[in-house]
This record gives sequence, C-alpha cells and structure tokens, in this order.
Amino acid sequence: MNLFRHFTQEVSTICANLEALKGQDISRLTVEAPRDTSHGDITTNAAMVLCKGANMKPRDLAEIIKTEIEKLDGVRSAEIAGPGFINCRLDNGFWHRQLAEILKLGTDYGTSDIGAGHKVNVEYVSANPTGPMHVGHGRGAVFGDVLASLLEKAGFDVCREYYINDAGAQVDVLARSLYLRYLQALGDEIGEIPEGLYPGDYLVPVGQALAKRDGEKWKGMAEDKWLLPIRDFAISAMMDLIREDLGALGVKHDVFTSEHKLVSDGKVDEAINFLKENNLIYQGVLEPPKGQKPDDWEMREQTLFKATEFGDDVDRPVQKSDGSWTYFASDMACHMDKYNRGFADMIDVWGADHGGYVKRMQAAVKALSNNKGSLDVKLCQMVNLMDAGEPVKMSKRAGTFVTLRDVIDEVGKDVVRFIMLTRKNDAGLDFDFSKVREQSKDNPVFYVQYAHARSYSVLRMAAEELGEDAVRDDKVLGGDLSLLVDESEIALIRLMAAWPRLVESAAEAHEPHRMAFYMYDLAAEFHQLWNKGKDDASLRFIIKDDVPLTMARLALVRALGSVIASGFGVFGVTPKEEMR
RNA sequence: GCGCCCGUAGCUCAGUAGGAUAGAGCACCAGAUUCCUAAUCUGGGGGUCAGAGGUUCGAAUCCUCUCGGGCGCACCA
Repeated sequence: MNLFRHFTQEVSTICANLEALKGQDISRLTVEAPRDTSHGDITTNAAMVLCKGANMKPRDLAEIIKTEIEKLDGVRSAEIAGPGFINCRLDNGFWHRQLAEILKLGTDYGTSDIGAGHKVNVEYVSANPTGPMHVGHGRGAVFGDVLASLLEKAGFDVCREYYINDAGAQVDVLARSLYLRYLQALGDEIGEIPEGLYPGDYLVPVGQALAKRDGEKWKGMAEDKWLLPIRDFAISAMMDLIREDLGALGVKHDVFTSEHKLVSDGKVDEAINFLKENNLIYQGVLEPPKGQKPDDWEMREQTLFKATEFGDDVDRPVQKSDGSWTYFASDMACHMDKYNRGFADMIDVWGADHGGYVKRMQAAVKALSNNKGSLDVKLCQMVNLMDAGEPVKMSKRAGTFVTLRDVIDEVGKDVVRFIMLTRKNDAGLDFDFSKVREQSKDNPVFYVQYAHARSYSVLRMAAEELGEDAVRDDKVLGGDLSLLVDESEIALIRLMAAWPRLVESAAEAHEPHRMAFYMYDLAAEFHQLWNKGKDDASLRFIIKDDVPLTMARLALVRALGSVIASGFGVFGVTPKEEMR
C-alpha cells in the first residue's frame, strides 16, 4: 500500500462529505510527506486548494477538515501550520503495521498496481550490429532494462524490445570489413584496414570462422556476389557479440526486431501506404538548412512525410534517391508495428546525439496511430570514463578503446548497473574506476551493498549469541513489533514505508535513478541507527537479556534488508550477504 | 539561424505531478572506536537556485525574454 495514496483517498472522502465543500473539484488535493520531518509525517494542502470555492479563509476551512482527519485510523494528532497546511503525526501502531506488511511481502514490497496491466513497449540498446558495445550503449541498456523492470513492478505489462539496425549502408561497410578479415584468414596479406572500413580486431575471429565454414568460396568473386551472404554472416556474428555483452550485463529483451526483415516483409510499404491514404506523403523540395549549409547541398525533389502537421519543424524524407527507404521510414514501420501489436504507449531509449530525431518520431507515432499512440523518448547522455579524476584516454586506432565488456570485467556487472543509475538520464555521467573500486561511502554501490550485508551480519551475530533456534524465521517474523518505540527506529520504518510511493512516482516519471538515491538514503538511515547503538547500548539490535525486544529489532533489520533487496531486484543487482 | 537538453554550495549532484527555513556526498574544520564488521558515525561553516519579468495564497519547479554551456540540424543510422 502506498500510504500517501491511502491518506489522499481518506482526506478526499472527508472533503467530499463536508457540507461547506459540496460539489467542489477535489482533484488538486494531495497528501504528501512534508519536506521537513519536524512538520509531521504527512501533510495535506486540502484547505488551501479548496478555500476559494468554499469562500472561506484557508485556516478556517483547515480547522473543519482537521477535526475530521483526527478521527482517522492511524492519525495521532493534526495541526494547522503556515498558510493552511494540515500536518499530521501518525501513531506508532500505524508504523508497526507498515513494518508488518514489509515483513509479509519481503522483496515484493513496493509492487504496485497503478499500471493496471496496461501494455508498454520499451525499446532500448538498439546498437548498430557493427561491433562490440561501448560504455555509452551500456548506459542506455541498463537504463532501459531497469525502466522496464520498474514499470513491471508498478503493474505495467512490459515488452522489452531491441531494434536491430541491420539495413542500410553501415552493414554493407561491415560486410566489406569482414571480407578483408576473411581474406586474411585465408592467408592473404591485407595490410592496413582502409579508411572507412571497421578496423577492429573483433572481426578477425569472425573472418576465421567464415573461412572455416566456406573455405575459398568467395575469394576473387565480385562484390555483388558475396556482399549479401557475407553481410548476413557478419550481422549474425555481431548480434552474437552484442548478446554476449548484454548477457554479461544482465540485460534482457523479449523481442528482437530486424529492420531488414521489416523491409522485406513489406512493413515499410504498409506504413507508407497508410500515410498516403491519410494524405500525409507528398513529393516536394525542402529548404536548405539555415546557417550551416552542407557543402554538397543540391535542390532535390523528395518523398516527404508531413511531420509538420504533428508538431515537427520540417517535413521529413522517407525515401533515398536510389529508391530505398530511409532509416526514418523503417523506424516508422517499426513503431507502427508496435502499435499494431497493442502498444499504444511506447518508450524509446536513445543516445543524446539522437536528440534531433525525437520530434519526427513522435510525429510519426501520432500519424501512424491516428493520434492514439504516445512515444516518450529518454535520451541518455554521455558516459565519461575516468580514473582518479582523469579522463581515460581512448582511441580505436591506438587500440586503447575501452569496451563495455572491459568495464564489466574490471568492476563487475552489479557495479556497472548501479553506477549507470546514479544520475538522471539526461545528465552526463562520470564513471570513475578508482571511485568504484573504493570501499567507502564515496562509492554508492558499496555503501548500499554494505547496508544490506550489515543487516545479514546482525542476523548472523544474533544467531551466534542467542542460538540458531532463537532467530528462526517464525520467531523473528512473529515478534512483538510494538516494542519498537525509539524515534530513530520509527524513522527507519517511516523511510521504508515511503518505498511503494517512490516506486510509483519513479515509474510514472520514467526515472529509475530516483530509486538509487532512495536506496542511498535508506542505507544512510540504517548505518546511522546502527551507530547509535555505539553511543547508547540500549539501542543496539541485539540485547541479550531482552529477547522480545531483540526479536522486534531483528524484524526491523530484516525488513531493511528486504527493502534494499527489493530495490536491487528492480536494478538487477545481486544483494550481498557479506562484504568479505 | 532553428530545435532539443542543461545552468542549484568551492566540486559532483538530488530536490518526490508548485508548498513551509532549498538538501546530500566530496572537500574543509572539530569530534567519536574495550562495541551488533571503524569499509562507519556525530557536529560546524558554506547559497542572489545563471539573470529579468509574469502566473498565484505560495515558484528552484509553470510561462516569456536575456546570458552561458552541451547535442543535433536534407538522399547517415
């Protein structure tokens, strides 16, 4: 249960039934956590948003509402503050019930039904199949994967999609690059890889595999004979490579959609015909871009999509001069296909360098769905690889290029995943190797992992001190939670109880990073409580001569572990039970 | 020239569908350990929320303009 939603409903009911507020729109009414905890546990703006319609002073109206709120179950006291806030304190019993719910649900705590089973398609990674993934791809991959998990936790029916850009010029370049490696594998001296082809070593074993499979079959043949079969071989090998990288990162997809297949299946024609029927395709000439005019600009008649009718700045070409479809055209087909598969809500995760592409794709989605579909595009900014505050120098030519796989091998997938989510997607991210290896508070992954491990260490210690039997599940879970009365204990429960709401707001905003900050705060709250036991021995979790209190505190510790594990579950990070 | 994103403490960044005295970490200063793991914790100083208008009970948040930074701008994907 999201406690804020619960109280919003309760207070809304109160207001709807008040004589003075008959017939008023109460949708602006909210119940939130006050920023300053000294103002109480929850606060409502009810009096302020409703006073105008009631023709009353906010504080007078607040007085009436307050009287009713005080009668609510779980509310200990209420007071009017500032311009008309009604601040409430909840009683300890309420918090104990929250704790009991966490213990009951375990890592399912935070699961929500706000998605109501609505279908959402999340497309992410979609790296060109021309080589191994780099760190920037990794950020988009983790972001998309975790956003998908987050939406699932919030009750959406999510499809994780990978769009393979296996059509167009870059895969021909890949085929030519592989052909050279193939010749090399057959013993030819190929020298330097020519400019314009992919020089990476990763094609060497692929060339060998091709030579092994086909022998000298393609040697000496004209390009038009070998281009297609070798291209297929190359793409398939590159997708294996990418799938391996994704596997190492723990990133999953439900559907891999091939651009090439969309074209050959006629899906692009289908999309374009649909637009033609709606009079959204025409032959026309575009104005040259103002300011920086490309050197090779020439006046040209093109097949254009009327993107301007759906909010884009200019109409967009869908066909190249050789008659083949532009990338945009097949991408439109891809999104139309998603819509036809039942996904009115789509989310695409792209690199920030594709920012200029957002409007046209959103325009296309509107056009292809008769304005029923929606597309949210999440742009992920650059990742800067650093070491001890200095940028890591990278050069493909010099062979000092750091791939995603290198980073995963160096620090592990859990660290990569978590760090990728410690920034908003549209903010740049520094990935510092030295910081990430550090075992200190400066390293958020470590700090949160340590809180989880510490919860286990307390339970282990309790088993040692009190005996395995004393800390069996049923005894810990069946403890008398009402013994938890210290303010710092209640504070921890209060923060844990905010988790369901956080999941919902992060899901609605499509912002998984909020979970990272929450988990860090939660870890800090727990470490603080642990340390209070140093100053005041009566606050330690394990009190040998007070077993009932110890049981209640072990339950608290266990719940803390569950909430962190719940967050890690969405993040795809394995919670550690010990740090050694 | 146009579009998108961004501008919050010395640094790196949060800021929960507009809420009360704007937060955290790092760094800096001062402290805490016979201890449930010191890989931690407590306290302190530090701000024109880039600037100017506007909307309203109330703005870091919404709108307009200005300044400053990043990205992108026809037959690449």
